[in-house]
Amino acid sequence: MPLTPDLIARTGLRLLNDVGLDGLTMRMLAKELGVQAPTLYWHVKNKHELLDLMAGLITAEAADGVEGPGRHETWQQWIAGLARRMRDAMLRYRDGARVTAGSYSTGPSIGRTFELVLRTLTDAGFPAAEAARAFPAVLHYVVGFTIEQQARTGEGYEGPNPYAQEVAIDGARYPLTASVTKELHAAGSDDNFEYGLRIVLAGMEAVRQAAPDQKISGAPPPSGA
Amino acid sequence: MPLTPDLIARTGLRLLNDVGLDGLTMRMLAKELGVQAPTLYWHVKNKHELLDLMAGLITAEAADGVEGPGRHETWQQWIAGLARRMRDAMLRYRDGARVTAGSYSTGPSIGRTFELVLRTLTDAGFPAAEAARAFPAVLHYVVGFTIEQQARTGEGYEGPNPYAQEVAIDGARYPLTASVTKELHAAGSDDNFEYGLRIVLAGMEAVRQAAPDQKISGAPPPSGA
DNA sequence: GGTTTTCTCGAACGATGTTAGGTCTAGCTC
DNA sequence: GAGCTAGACCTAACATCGTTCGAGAAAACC
Repeated sequence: MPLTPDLIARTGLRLLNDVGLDGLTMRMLAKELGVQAPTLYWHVKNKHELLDLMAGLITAEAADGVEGPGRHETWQQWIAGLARRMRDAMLRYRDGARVTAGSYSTGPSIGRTFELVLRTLTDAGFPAAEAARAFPAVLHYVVGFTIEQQARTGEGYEGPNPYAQEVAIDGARYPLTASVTKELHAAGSDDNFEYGLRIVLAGMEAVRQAAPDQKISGAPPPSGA
Repeated sequence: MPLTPDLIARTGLRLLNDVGLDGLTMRMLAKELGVQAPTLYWHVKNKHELLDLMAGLITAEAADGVEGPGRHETWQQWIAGLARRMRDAMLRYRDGARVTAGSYSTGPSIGRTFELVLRTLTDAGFPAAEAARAFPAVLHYVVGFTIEQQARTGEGYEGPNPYAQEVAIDGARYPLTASVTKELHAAGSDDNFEYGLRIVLAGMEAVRQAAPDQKISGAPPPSGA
């Protein structure tokens, strides 16, 4: 079986579930491929580039085979499905969100899916320019949520994960916080993800109907950069 | 000046702007403090714990001195201000978002601010349980956005940042994508941040007014986990 | 003054990403 | 078929990293 950047990245993803991002080394990746470490540098420039390839694979897993909304599917339902696919793809690998976040990923299925998103949203009445800014916001929410989820449930800490510790909340000083410990404890759950997703999608709908340049105002930042 | 975990973390943050997260080593941090590397381990258990401390400082910078909404301030304006504070705090340091994301941070000002958030939102009519799930969604958006922004503008890549390259978009196959290159190029801008923020806040308002258990439906995930 | 605790250091260990230079092999040219 | 070339892989090694160990200085306490 010939060695290719794709195979290397794919093997890296598989190892991720055993050792995590911080435990993934070039040497172990090479050994898994039955090869010596320096050989990898013939196919891949950097470890950084390798991580980008892995991120591209995760994103591609989410984008692969996506088709336009079905006949009785609203754009909200369709975008929500896409967001879930993205989260599921990242959750499939330990530290998958950290790998994906802020890494450069291209690929045919990704470009195709993005075009599909724009088409769906413009069909739903969004100006293309707004769709191009709203959809990334959905992804940013998904990535942010999943990073924290994996940090909570992950084994990044030796011994007890501080997230999991029952932080004793001073009910006298922080009565409201104490009253929602149940919700805080379920922070990474599917239910919470769905709730936030509902917020973002409802927000897209609301902003679309608003006047073009209606701002939050109050304290708009200095409009530099 | 005595060495403390706080001072160490603060120095680490300062160095971040010069060398970035991947370039920050215990030895250079020690040298900056006029001390040898092993000394740090008397004050700090791990590099991981050090990064948590640094993340806590960033979050605290955002939370410090926050007060409740002013007399003529809507909850949207107030939460938006909080979100901007968080983004600004992360932007103040190179890779600040990556440091902050998914790290465990506690502290008096953070707990106090969170209680303030809950109070403000419940005063605005949100059930406490909903406020406790909606506000994290705002933060997840902010973190996700800022991670990508810093990855784009950062110097994580040697040579040309692939993000910055003008990706030639096949206008024939992807006409809509080609039509929004301007928006895509401005991906990390303040304007785009504000736009997404407006979406999330409008979504909170919309979901609050919706029936308690109205779901997006269409394809609700299996309700495990 | 002696003892204990707090803090710092030198030396070193194992492991990591990466580079330099050599070797082997498949395929092409003449 | 001989000789050359380019691709793919190897051994060896470098610089540096996070971290540990055990020895000390300094300060605090009784």
